[in-house]
Amino acid sequence: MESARKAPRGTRKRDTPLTEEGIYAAALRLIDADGVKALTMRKLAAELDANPMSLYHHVPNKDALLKGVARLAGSEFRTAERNDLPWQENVRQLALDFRSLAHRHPNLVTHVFTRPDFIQPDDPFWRGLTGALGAAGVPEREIPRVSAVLCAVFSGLLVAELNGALRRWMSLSPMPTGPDEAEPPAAAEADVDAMFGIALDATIAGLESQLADTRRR
Amino acid sequence: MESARKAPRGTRKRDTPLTEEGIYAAALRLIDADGVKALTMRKLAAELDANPMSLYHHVPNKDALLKGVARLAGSEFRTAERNDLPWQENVRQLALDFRSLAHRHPNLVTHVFTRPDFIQPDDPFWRGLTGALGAAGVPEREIPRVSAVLCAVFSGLLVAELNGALRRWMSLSPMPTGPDEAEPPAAAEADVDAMFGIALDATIAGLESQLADTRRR
DNA sequence: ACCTGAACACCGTTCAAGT
DNA sequence: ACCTGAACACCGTTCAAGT
Repeated sequence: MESARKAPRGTRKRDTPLTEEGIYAAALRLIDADGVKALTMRKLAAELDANPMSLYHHVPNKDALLKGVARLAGSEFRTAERNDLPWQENVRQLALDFRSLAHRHPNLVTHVFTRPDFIQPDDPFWRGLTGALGAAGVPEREIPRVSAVLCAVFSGLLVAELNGALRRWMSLSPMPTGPDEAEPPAAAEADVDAMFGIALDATIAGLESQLADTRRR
Repeated sequence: MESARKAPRGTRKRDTPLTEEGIYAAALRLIDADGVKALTMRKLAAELDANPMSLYHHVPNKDALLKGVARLAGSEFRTAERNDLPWQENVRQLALDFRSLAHRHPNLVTHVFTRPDFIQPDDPFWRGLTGALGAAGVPEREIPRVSAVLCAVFSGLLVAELNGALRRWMSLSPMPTGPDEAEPPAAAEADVDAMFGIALDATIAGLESQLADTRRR
């Protein structure tokens, strides 16, 4: 009854020295598997065949550990800016690339979104977004504001998708149902994909209309 | 160096019996003051002049406690649906009323947004939102989808505001700055208010344009 | 029915001691 | 420089015992 879980390596000691990056990578694996709440310094050390206290020679504390893991996962973000496409396509592609990263690390991303420092000015996502808005003709001094709102909107959509709220809300009845009405069908994955696409379209449309208003004035 | 904090009542015992609602209310006070992470069963018991174990006779565990606190705070939500106003005004007012609740309990709301169950079908917010969309002419079967997207968008904006990300992003330079450029000024509270309003306008505008598209087809 | 003390199985982190 | 064992000050929760 008490074996077989991550058993293959038994209790041997490490043969390679601990490194900061190796610690972050192992922590990311554990978070992907079991969530941020289940990550403890002690379990992480066990995953690395190390003494729990050894970690503190490479990482000052657990909060810094989580920050490092977030940076590591963030470095996976890849996107291709294409000058031959309209800015709308570039914004759309950024959001979709962000979403695919979020799908690879849902537990981490949900946690990271609640932290104030999860997007940095040198992130490719931020650079891509501000670049696309510049191409769209948003006045230079308005770009940070508009980018900020878009970041907030995308992250809200992603969090709601990742934690299942979006799926649940989709399945709610429009009005409080009497007991005799049929349950609405549960939303399928394809529905969530479609809804994300629709929300993205609407966001870009809203942006276009704001832009048109500004130009007209 | 170690006194005076919540000292007035000393270590006397309770004179009124513990109740589930009283426990939630005390937990909400502690969360408002110090955040969700700092709330422990033991500190909560101390706040109530009770033995830590007594709490378990009214609340099954800490997760249920947080759920109860979320329900209590949610019950503070108030809004006035007005049939004499256009649906856009009703949606705007719902979002602003939601925001004012979030401002009263920022620590709790930030935490609750990451949970999948934070909006229930009988919440006045959900009923108001679906009602307004019905008045807007959104087809009955599309209402849950559209409401879900709006919930996700509003919550994203609120989380980004509450944890300070919105303010930070606003202050970022549009392009990576050289070392000689001046720091952009930090965003003030009025800026955040204004940006929330703009984002809300843009969201409603996006909704209107989606609606117009649907009608035209 | 409601409360309580002791205890269990955990946490993050400090620190002195080892190599 | 890097690692380690023991220890400290906490956690959430169980359980048997009290009233």
